[in-house]
Amino acid sequence: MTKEIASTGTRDRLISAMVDALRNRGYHGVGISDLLASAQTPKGVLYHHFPGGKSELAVKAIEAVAEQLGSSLEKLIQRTADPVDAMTLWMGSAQKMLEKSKFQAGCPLATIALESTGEDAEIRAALNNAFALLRAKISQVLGAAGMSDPAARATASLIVSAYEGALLQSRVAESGDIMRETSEALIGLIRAGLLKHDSAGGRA
Amino acid sequence: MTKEIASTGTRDRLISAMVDALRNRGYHGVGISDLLASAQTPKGVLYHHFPGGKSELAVKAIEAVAEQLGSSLEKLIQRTADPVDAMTLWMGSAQKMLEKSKFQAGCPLATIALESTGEDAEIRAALNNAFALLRAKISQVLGAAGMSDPAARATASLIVSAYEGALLQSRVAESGDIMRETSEALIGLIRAGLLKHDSAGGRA
DNA sequence: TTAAAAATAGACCGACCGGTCTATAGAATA
DNA sequence: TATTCTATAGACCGGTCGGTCTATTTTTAA
Repeated sequence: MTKEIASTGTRDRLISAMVDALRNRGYHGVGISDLLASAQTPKGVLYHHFPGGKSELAVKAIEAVAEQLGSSLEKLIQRTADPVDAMTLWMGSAQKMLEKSKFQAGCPLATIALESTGEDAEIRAALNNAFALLRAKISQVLGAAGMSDPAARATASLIVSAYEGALLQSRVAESGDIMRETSEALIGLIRAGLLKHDSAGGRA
Repeated sequence: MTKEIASTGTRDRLISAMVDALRNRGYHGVGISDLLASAQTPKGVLYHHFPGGKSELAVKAIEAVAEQLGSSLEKLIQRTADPVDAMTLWMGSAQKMLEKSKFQAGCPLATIALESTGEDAEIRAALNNAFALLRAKISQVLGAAGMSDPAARATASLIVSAYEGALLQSRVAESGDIMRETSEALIGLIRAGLLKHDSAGGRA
Protein backbone atom coordinates (compact mmCIF):
# COMPACT_ATOMS: atom_id res chain seq x y z
CA MET A 1 0.00 0.00 0.00
CA THR A 2 2.31 2.77 -1.17
CA LYS A 3 1.42 6.36 -0.51
CA GLU A 4 0.66 8.43 -3.56
CA ILE A 5 -0.50 11.71 -2.17
CA ALA A 6 1.55 13.62 0.37
CA SER A 7 0.13 13.11 3.84
CA THR A 8 0.55 15.59 6.65
CA GLY A 9 -2.24 15.05 9.10
CA THR A 10 -4.47 12.17 9.98
CA ARG A 11 -7.12 13.36 7.61
CA ASP A 12 -4.78 13.20 4.65
CA ARG A 13 -3.52 9.82 5.73
CA LEU A 14 -7.05 8.50 5.64
CA ILE A 15 -7.70 9.94 2.20
CA SER A 16 -4.44 8.50 0.98
CA ALA A 17 -5.33 5.10 2.40
CA MET A 18 -8.66 5.22 0.59
CA VAL A 19 -6.99 6.17 -2.69
CA ASP A 20 -4.62 3.24 -2.39
CA ALA A 21 -7.50 0.96 -1.52
CA LEU A 22 -9.50 2.10 -4.53
CA ARG A 23 -6.53 1.41 -6.73
CA ASN A 24 -5.96 -2.09 -5.46
CA ARG A 25 -9.30 -3.49 -4.34
CA GLY A 26 -12.09 -1.07 -5.05
CA TYR A 27 -14.68 0.40 -2.74
CA HIS A 28 -16.53 -2.70 -1.58
CA GLY A 29 -13.33 -4.67 -1.44
CA VAL A 30 -11.91 -2.68 1.48
CA GLY A 31 -13.22 -2.60 4.99
CA ILE A 32 -13.10 0.33 7.39
CA SER A 33 -10.71 -1.64 9.53
CA ASP A 34 -8.31 -2.05 6.60
CA LEU A 35 -8.31 1.67 6.02
CA LEU A 36 -7.76 2.44 9.68
CA ALA A 37 -4.92 -0.03 9.86
CA SER A 38 -3.14 1.32 6.81
CA ALA A 39 -3.62 4.90 8.01
CA GLN A 40 -2.56 3.88 11.54
CA THR A 41 -5.51 5.56 13.12
CA PRO A 42 -8.28 4.54 15.51
CA LYS A 43 -11.87 4.42 14.51
CA GLY A 44 -13.19 7.58 16.12
CA VAL A 45 -10.91 9.73 14.02
CA LEU A 46 -12.51 8.65 10.79
CA TYR A 47 -15.99 9.69 11.87
CA HIS A 48 -14.63 12.88 13.34
CA HIS A 49 -13.11 14.02 10.04
CA PHE A 50 -15.70 12.37 7.80
CA PRO A 51 -19.09 12.29 9.51
CA GLY A 52 -20.54 10.69 6.40
CA GLY A 53 -18.33 7.65 7.00
CA LYS A 54 -16.87 5.44 4.30
CA SER A 55 -18.76 6.97 1.40
CA GLU A 56 -17.80 10.53 2.31
CA LEU A 57 -14.18 9.46 2.56
CA ALA A 58 -14.50 7.93 -0.89
CA VAL A 59 -15.86 11.17 -2.31
CA LYS A 60 -12.99 13.13 -0.82
CA ALA A 61 -10.54 10.57 -2.16
CA ILE A 62 -12.01 10.87 -5.64
CA GLU A 63 -11.78 14.66 -5.48
CA ALA A 64 -8.18 14.44 -4.34
CA VAL A 65 -7.34 12.11 -7.22
CA ALA A 66 -9.05 14.40 -9.71
CA GLU A 67 -7.07 17.37 -8.47
CA GLN A 68 -3.77 15.53 -8.50
CA LEU A 69 -4.46 13.95 -11.89
CA GLY A 70 -5.46 17.29 -13.37
CA SER A 71 -2.42 19.15 -12.14
CA SER A 72 0.05 16.45 -13.13
CA LEU A 73 -1.51 16.36 -16.58
CA GLU A 74 -1.22 20.14 -16.74
CA LYS A 75 2.46 20.00 -15.88
CA LEU A 76 3.08 17.27 -18.40
CA ILE A 77 1.45 19.32 -21.10
CA GLN A 78 3.41 22.40 -20.27
CA ARG A 79 6.78 20.74 -20.44
CA THR A 80 6.05 18.71 -23.56
CA ALA A 81 6.08 20.66 -26.79
CA ASP A 82 4.04 18.24 -28.86
CA PRO A 83 0.57 17.45 -27.43
CA VAL A 84 0.52 13.97 -28.86
CA ASP A 85 3.87 13.30 -27.27
CA ALA A 86 2.35 14.41 -24.01
CA MET A 87 -0.43 11.85 -24.39
CA THR A 88 2.12 9.16 -25.13
CA LEU A 89 4.03 10.04 -22.00
CA TRP A 90 0.84 10.11 -19.97
CA MET A 91 -0.11 6.57 -20.94
CA GLY A 92 3.47 5.48 -20.46
CA SER A 93 3.58 6.78 -16.91
CA ALA A 94 0.39 4.95 -16.00
CA GLN A 95 1.88 1.80 -17.41
CA LYS A 96 5.08 2.25 -15.42
CA MET A 97 3.14 2.66 -12.23
CA LEU A 98 1.11 -0.45 -12.95
CA GLU A 99 4.23 -2.45 -13.66
CA LYS A 100 6.03 -1.11 -10.60
CA SER A 101 3.18 -2.31 -8.40
CA LYS A 102 3.29 -5.72 -10.07
CA PHE A 103 -0.03 -4.99 -11.78
CA GLN A 104 -1.94 -4.27 -8.61
CA ALA A 105 -2.34 -0.50 -8.69
CA GLY A 106 -4.72 0.61 -11.41
CA CYS A 107 -6.75 3.76 -11.72
CA PRO A 108 -8.45 4.72 -8.44
CA LEU A 109 -11.42 6.15 -10.30
CA ALA A 110 -12.21 3.25 -12.59
CA THR A 111 -13.03 0.56 -10.04
CA ILE A 112 -15.41 2.60 -7.94
CA ALA A 113 -16.92 3.99 -11.14
CA LEU A 114 -18.00 0.49 -12.09
CA GLU A 115 -19.01 -0.49 -8.57
CA SER A 116 -21.18 2.57 -8.03
CA THR A 117 -24.90 2.49 -8.74
CA GLY A 118 -27.36 5.24 -9.47
CA GLU A 119 -28.11 5.55 -5.76
CA ASP A 120 -24.56 6.59 -4.89
CA ALA A 121 -25.27 10.12 -6.02
CA GLU A 122 -22.34 11.97 -4.45
CA ILE A 123 -19.83 9.37 -5.52
CA ARG A 124 -21.13 9.37 -9.07
CA ALA A 125 -21.08 13.15 -9.21
CA ALA A 126 -17.49 13.29 -8.00
CA LEU A 127 -16.47 10.66 -10.53
CA ASN A 128 -18.26 12.36 -13.35
CA ASN A 129 -16.52 15.63 -12.52
CA ALA A 130 -13.17 13.90 -12.43
CA PHE A 131 -13.58 12.27 -15.83
CA ALA A 132 -15.03 15.43 -17.34
CA LEU A 133 -12.02 17.40 -16.11
CA LEU A 134 -9.68 14.87 -17.64
CA ARG A 135 -11.45 14.97 -20.98
CA ALA A 136 -11.61 18.76 -20.95
CA LYS A 137 -7.87 19.13 -20.36
CA ILE A 138 -7.02 16.69 -23.13
CA SER A 139 -9.56 18.18 -25.49
CA GLN A 140 -8.07 21.61 -24.98
CA VAL A 141 -4.62 20.32 -25.83
CA LEU A 142 -5.84 18.64 -29.00
CA GLY A 143 -7.54 21.88 -29.98
CA ALA A 144 -4.21 23.61 -29.65
CA ALA A 145 -2.75 20.94 -31.93
CA GLY A 146 -5.11 22.06 -34.67
CA MET A 147 -8.18 19.89 -34.20
CA SER A 148 -11.66 21.25 -34.60
CA ASP A 149 -13.63 21.49 -31.38
CA PRO A 150 -15.95 18.51 -31.93
CA ALA A 151 -13.08 16.36 -33.17
CA ALA A 152 -10.98 17.33 -30.17
CA ARG A 153 -13.80 16.45 -27.78
CA ALA A 154 -14.42 13.10 -29.42
CA THR A 155 -10.73 12.26 -29.56
CA ALA A 156 -10.31 13.22 -25.91
CA SER A 157 -13.12 10.81 -25.03
CA LEU A 158 -11.36 8.14 -27.01
CA ILE A 159 -8.05 8.79 -25.29
CA VAL A 160 -9.50 8.56 -21.79
CA SER A 161 -11.51 5.49 -22.78
CA ALA A 162 -8.44 3.80 -24.20
CA TYR A 163 -6.43 4.72 -21.12
CA GLU A 164 -8.93 3.18 -18.73
CA GLY A 165 -9.65 0.14 -20.84
CA ALA A 166 -5.99 -0.59 -21.38
CA LEU A 167 -5.21 -0.33 -17.67
CA LEU A 168 -8.05 -2.72 -16.99
CA GLN A 169 -6.88 -5.34 -19.45
CA SER A 170 -3.22 -5.00 -18.49
CA ARG A 171 -4.15 -5.53 -14.86
CA VAL A 172 -5.87 -8.85 -15.43
CA ALA A 173 -3.24 -9.94 -17.91
CA GLU A 174 -0.52 -8.95 -15.45
CA SER A 175 1.47 -7.68 -18.40
CA GLY A 176 2.14 -4.30 -19.90
CA ASP A 177 1.65 -5.59 -23.43
CA ILE A 178 -1.96 -4.55 -23.89
CA MET A 179 -1.28 -1.07 -22.56
CA ARG A 180 1.68 -0.76 -24.89
CA GLU A 181 -0.25 -1.98 -27.92
CA THR A 182 -3.22 0.23 -27.13
CA SER A 183 -1.01 3.26 -26.74
CA GLU A 184 0.91 2.56 -29.93
CA ALA A 185 -2.19 2.04 -32.01
CA LEU A 186 -3.92 5.08 -30.56
CA ILE A 187 -1.04 7.48 -30.91
CA GLY A 188 -0.25 6.22 -34.37
CA LEU A 189 -3.78 6.74 -35.58
CA ILE A 190 -4.09 10.18 -34.01
CA ARG A 191 -0.84 11.34 -35.51
CA ALA A 192 -1.87 10.06 -38.91
CA GLY A 193 -5.21 11.81 -38.54
CA LEU A 194 -3.58 15.09 -37.61
CA LEU A 195 -1.19 14.92 -40.53
CA LYS A 196 -4.01 14.33 -42.94
CA HIS A 197 -5.77 17.57 -42.08
CA ASP A 198 -2.78 19.74 -41.40
CA SER A 199 0.30 18.64 -43.28
CA ALA A 200 2.56 21.01 -41.31
CA GLY A 201 1.01 20.25 -37.95
CA GLY A 202 2.82 17.23 -36.56
CA ARG A 203 6.37 17.60 -35.32
CA ALA A 204 9.09 14.94 -35.33
CA MET B 1 -32.17 -7.47 -12.82
CA THR B 2 -32.99 -8.57 -16.34
CA LYS B 3 -31.97 -11.97 -17.56
CA GLU B 4 -29.34 -12.01 -20.27
CA ILE B 5 -28.50 -15.64 -20.72
CA ALA B 6 -31.17 -18.23 -21.29
CA SER B 7 -31.88 -20.12 -18.09
CA THR B 8 -33.22 -23.65 -17.97
CA GLY B 9 -32.29 -25.14 -14.65
CA THR B 10 -31.39 -23.80 -11.26
CA ARG B 11 -27.73 -23.85 -12.10
CA ASP B 12 -28.19 -21.57 -15.08
CA ARG B 13 -30.42 -19.27 -13.09
CA LEU B 14 -27.65 -18.81 -10.56
CA ILE B 15 -25.08 -18.09 -13.24
CA SER B 16 -27.43 -15.65 -14.85
CA ALA B 17 -28.04 -13.92 -11.53
CA MET B 18 -24.29 -13.58 -11.02
CA VAL B 19 -23.82 -12.14 -14.51
CA ASP B 20 -26.48 -9.54 -13.84
CA ALA B 21 -24.95 -8.73 -10.49
CA LEU B 22 -21.49 -8.31 -12.02
CA ARG B 23 -22.98 -5.92 -14.55
CA ASN B 24 -24.75 -3.76 -12.01
CA ARG B 25 -22.78 -3.93 -8.78
CA GLY B 26 -19.66 -5.95 -9.18
CA TYR B 27 -18.43 -8.96 -7.24
CA HIS B 28 -18.03 -7.51 -3.76
CA GLY B 29 -21.15 -5.42 -4.17
CA VAL B 30 -23.49 -8.43 -4.20
CA GLY B 31 -24.19 -10.78 -1.39
CA ILE B 32 -24.99 -14.46 -1.64
CA SER B 33 -28.48 -13.70 -0.37
CA ASP B 34 -29.04 -11.22 -3.21
CA LEU B 35 -28.05 -13.85 -5.73
CA LEU B 36 -30.26 -16.47 -4.15
CA ALA B 37 -33.18 -14.09 -4.06
CA SER B 38 -32.85 -13.07 -7.69
CA ALA B 39 -32.43 -16.70 -8.75
CA GLN B 40 -35.31 -17.74 -6.48
CA THR B 41 -33.35 -20.52 -4.95
CA PRO B 42 -32.48 -21.62 -1.42
CA LYS B 43 -28.95 -21.59 -0.14
CA GLY B 44 -28.08 -25.25 -0.26
CA VAL B 45 -28.52 -25.36 -4.00
CA LEU B 46 -25.71 -22.93 -4.60
CA TYR B 47 -23.17 -25.02 -2.73
CA HIS B 48 -24.49 -28.16 -4.33
CA HIS B 49 -23.86 -26.88 -7.86
CA PHE B 50 -20.84 -24.75 -7.00
CA PRO B 51 -18.91 -26.28 -4.11
CA GLY B 52 -16.38 -23.48 -4.39
CA GLY B 53 -19.08 -21.00 -3.41
CA LYS B 54 -19.31 -17.43 -4.59
CA SER B 55 -15.95 -17.30 -6.34
CA GLU B 56 -16.58 -20.49 -8.30
CA LEU B 57 -19.93 -19.12 -9.40
CA ALA B 58 -18.15 -15.95 -10.53
CA VAL B 59 -15.69 -17.96 -12.59
CA LYS B 60 -18.51 -19.85 -14.28
CA ALA B 61 -20.32 -16.58 -14.89
CA ILE B 62 -17.23 -15.10 -16.52
CA GLU B 63 -16.83 -18.15 -18.72
CA ALA B 64 -20.47 -17.97 -19.74
CA VAL B 65 -20.11 -14.30 -20.64
CA ALA B 66 -16.97 -14.99 -22.65
CA GLU B 67 -18.72 -17.71 -24.60
CA GLN B 68 -21.80 -15.62 -25.27
CA LEU B 69 -19.76 -12.52 -26.13
CA GLY B 70 -17.55 -14.50 -28.48
CA SER B 71 -20.38 -16.14 -30.36
CA SER B 72 -22.41 -12.95 -30.70
CA LEU B 73 -19.34 -11.17 -32.03
CA GLU B 74 -18.81 -14.02 -34.45
CA LYS B 75 -22.36 -13.75 -35.74
CA LEU B 76 -22.06 -10.00 -36.08
CA ILE B 77 -18.91 -10.37 -38.13
CA GLN B 78 -20.43 -12.95 -40.40
CA ARG B 79 -23.46 -10.90 -41.29
CA THR B 80 -21.59 -7.61 -41.72
CA ALA B 81 -19.57 -7.28 -44.89
CA ASP B 82 -17.25 -4.51 -43.73
CA PRO B 83 -15.26 -5.39 -40.59
CA VAL B 84 -15.10 -1.78 -39.43
CA ASP B 85 -18.86 -1.54 -39.78
CA ALA B 86 -19.07 -4.61 -37.58
CA MET B 87 -17.02 -2.88 -34.89
CA THR B 88 -19.26 0.16 -35.11
CA LEU B 89 -22.32 -2.01 -34.65
CA TRP B 90 -20.69 -3.82 -31.76
CA MET B 91 -20.05 -0.64 -29.83
CA GLY B 92 -23.50 0.62 -30.73
CA SER B 93 -25.19 -2.46 -29.34
CA ALA B 94 -23.33 -2.10 -26.05
CA GLN B 95 -24.43 1.49 -25.87
CA LYS B 96 -28.04 0.56 -26.54
CA MET B 97 -28.01 -1.98 -23.76
CA LEU B 98 -26.51 0.53 -21.36
CA GLU B 99 -29.12 3.11 -22.26
CA LYS B 100 -31.95 0.61 -22.05
CA SER B 101 -30.93 -0.23 -18.48
CA LYS B 102 -30.79 3.46 -17.62
CA PHE B 103 -26.99 3.25 -17.41
CA GLN B 104 -26.91 0.50 -14.84
CA ALA B 105 -25.83 -2.52 -16.86
CA GLY B 106 -22.23 -2.25 -17.98
CA CYS B 107 -19.79 -4.97 -18.94
CA PRO B 108 -19.90 -7.93 -16.55
CA LEU B 109 -16.18 -8.53 -17.03
CA ALA B 110 -14.87 -5.04 -16.37
CA THR B 111 -16.00 -4.55 -12.79
CA ILE B 112 -14.71 -7.82 -11.42
CA ALA B 113 -11.54 -7.34 -13.45
CA LEU B 114 -10.78 -4.21 -11.47
CA GLU B 115 -11.95 -5.67 -8.16
CA SER B 116 -9.85 -8.80 -8.48
CA THR B 117 -6.40 -9.03 -6.98
CA GLY B 118 -3.44 -11.23 -7.74
CA GLU B 119 -4.69 -13.77 -5.20
CA ASP B 120 -7.91 -14.44 -7.09
CA ALA B 121 -6.09 -16.71 -9.47
CA GLU B 122 -9.01 -18.56 -11.06
CA ILE B 123 -11.03 -15.41 -11.54
CA ARG B 124 -8.11 -13.60 -13.11
CA ALA B 125 -7.39 -16.51 -15.41
CA ALA B 126 -11.00 -16.65 -16.58
CA LEU B 127 -11.02 -12.90 -17.17
CA ASN B 128 -7.76 -12.96 -19.00
CA ASN B 129 -9.04 -15.72 -21.27
CA ALA B 130 -12.19 -13.77 -21.95
CA PHE B 131 -10.40 -10.59 -22.95
CA ALA B 132 -7.83 -12.49 -24.97
CA LEU B 133 -10.61 -14.22 -26.89
CA LEU B 134 -12.24 -10.90 -27.61
CA ARG B 135 -9.01 -9.37 -28.85
CA ALA B 136 -8.20 -12.42 -30.94
CA LYS B 137 -11.56 -12.37 -32.73
CA ILE B 138 -11.27 -8.66 -33.49
CA SER B 139 -7.66 -8.95 -34.53
CA GLN B 140 -8.55 -11.69 -36.96
CA VAL B 141 -11.22 -9.51 -38.54
CA LEU B 142 -8.86 -6.61 -38.94
CA GLY B 143 -6.36 -8.91 -40.53
CA ALA B 144 -9.00 -9.84 -43.06
CA ALA B 145 -9.49 -6.14 -43.72
CA GLY B 146 -5.91 -5.86 -44.86
CA MET B 147 -4.00 -5.01 -41.72
CA SER B 148 -0.63 -6.53 -40.96
CA ASP B 149 -0.60 -8.93 -38.05
CA PRO B 150 1.09 -6.67 -35.47
CA ALA B 151 -1.07 -3.72 -36.48
CA ALA B 152 -4.21 -5.83 -36.25
CA ARG B 153 -3.23 -7.02 -32.78
CA ALA B 154 -2.51 -3.53 -31.55
CA THR B 155 -5.67 -2.12 -33.06
CA ALA B 156 -7.72 -4.90 -31.53
CA SER B 157 -6.28 -4.03 -28.13
CA LEU B 158 -7.21 -0.43 -28.74
CA ILE B 159 -10.76 -1.32 -29.74
CA VAL B 160 -11.39 -3.45 -26.66
CA SER B 161 -9.77 -0.81 -24.46
CA ALA B 162 -11.90 1.93 -25.96
CA TYR B 163 -15.01 -0.22 -25.60
CA GLU B 164 -14.45 -0.84 -21.89
CA GLY B 165 -13.31 2.67 -21.11
CA ALA B 166 -16.24 4.24 -22.92
CA LEU B 167 -18.74 2.02 -21.15
CA LEU B 168 -17.18 3.01 -17.85
CA GLN B 169 -17.37 6.72 -18.49
CA SER B 170 -20.85 6.56 -19.97
CA ARG B 171 -22.06 4.73 -16.92
CA VAL B 172 -20.94 7.38 -14.44
CA ALA B 173 -22.06 10.16 -16.76
CA GLU B 174 -25.43 8.46 -17.18
CA SER B 175 -25.31 9.50 -20.80
CA GLY B 176 -24.48 7.81 -24.06
CA ASP B 177 -22.47 10.78 -25.29
CA ILE B 178 -19.04 9.55 -24.29
CA MET B 179 -19.64 6.15 -25.82
CA ARG B 180 -20.85 7.79 -29.01
CA GLU B 181 -17.90 10.17 -29.19
CA THR B 182 -15.42 7.42 -28.45
CA SER B 183 -16.90 5.19 -31.10
CA GLU B 184 -16.98 7.94 -33.70
CA ALA B 185 -13.40 9.00 -33.08
CA LEU B 186 -12.15 5.43 -33.04
CA ILE B 187 -13.93 4.27 -36.17
CA GLY B 188 -13.03 7.43 -38.01
CA LEU B 189 -9.36 7.04 -37.25
CA ILE B 190 -9.29 3.36 -38.08
CA ARG B 191 -11.00 3.89 -41.40
CA ALA B 192 -8.60 6.69 -42.25
CA GLY B 193 -5.69 4.48 -41.30
CA LEU B 194 -6.93 1.62 -43.45
CA LEU B 195 -7.44 3.88 -46.44
CA LYS B 196 -3.94 5.23 -46.13
CA HIS B 197 -2.31 1.84 -46.56
CA ASP B 198 -4.76 0.28 -48.93
CA SER B 199 -6.60 2.78 -51.08
CA ALA B 200 -9.04 0.15 -52.35
CA GLY B 201 -9.69 -1.47 -48.95
CA GLY B 202 -12.39 0.55 -47.26
CA ARG B 203 -15.96 0.34 -48.49
CA ALA B 204 -18.63 3.13 -48.27
C1' DT C 1 -5.26 29.59 33.91
C1' DT C 2 -9.14 28.03 32.50
C1' DA C 3 -13.01 27.17 29.37
C1' DA C 4 -14.16 25.51 24.90
C1' DA C 5 -13.24 23.12 20.88
C1' DA C 6 -10.86 19.86 18.09
C1' DA C 7 -8.69 15.58 17.73
C1' DT C 8 -7.56 11.02 19.31
C1' DA C 9 -8.79 6.56 21.22
C1' DG C 10 -11.19 2.28 21.35
C1' DA C 11 -15.07 -0.45 23.45
C1' DC C 12 -19.29 -1.78 21.76
C1' DC C 13 -23.41 -2.87 18.68
C1' DG C 14 -26.84 -4.89 15.48
C1' DA C 15 -26.86 -6.46 10.84
C1' DC C 16 -25.22 -9.00 7.40
C1' DC C 17 -21.46 -11.66 5.31
C1' DG C 18 -20.08 -16.25 3.15
C1' DG C 19 -20.24 -20.86 4.41
C1' DT C 20 -21.61 -25.41 6.80
C1' DC C 21 -24.79 -28.69 8.17
C1' DT C 22 -28.69 -31.80 8.39
C1' DA C 23 -33.15 -33.04 6.53
C1' DT C 24 -36.08 -34.05 2.86
C1' DA C 25 -37.87 -34.59 -1.86
C1' DG C 26 -37.38 -36.36 -6.44
C1' DA C 27 -35.19 -39.15 -10.17
C1' DA C 28 -32.75 -42.97 -11.77
C1' DT C 29 -31.48 -47.66 -11.41
C1' DA C 30 -31.43 -52.24 -9.45
C1' DT D 1 -40.28 -51.88 -4.62
C1' DA D 2 -35.87 -50.85 -2.54
C1' DT D 3 -31.78 -48.31 -3.05
C1' DT D 4 -28.87 -44.85 -4.45
C1' DC D 5 -27.77 -40.44 -6.15
C1' DT D 6 -28.98 -35.81 -7.21
C1' DA D 7 -31.33 -31.71 -6.09
C1' DT D 8 -33.91 -28.77 -3.07
C1' DA D 9 -34.63 -26.59 1.33
C1' DG D 10 -33.47 -23.67 5.11
C1' DA D 11 -31.78 -23.42 10.03
C1' DC D 12 -27.65 -22.19 11.88
C1' DC D 13 -22.79 -20.29 12.76
C1' DG D 14 -18.62 -17.49 13.62
C1' DG D 15 -16.64 -13.54 11.72
C1' DT D 16 -16.64 -9.13 9.91
C1' DC D 17 -19.11 -5.25 8.28
C1' DG D 18 -20.03 -0.08 8.84
C1' DG D 19 -21.36 2.82 12.43
C1' DT D 20 -22.30 4.82 17.28
C1' DC D 21 -20.96 6.09 21.69
C1' DT D 22 -18.34 7.74 25.58
C1' DA D 23 -14.09 8.92 27.26
C1' DT D 24 -9.58 11.17 27.18
C1' DT D 25 -5.94 14.01 25.36
C1' DT D 26 -4.34 17.95 22.89
C1' DT D 27 -4.83 22.42 21.05
C1' DT D 28 -6.83 26.93 20.78
C1' DA D 29 -8.18 31.16 22.58
C1' DA D 30 -10.39 33.82 26.25
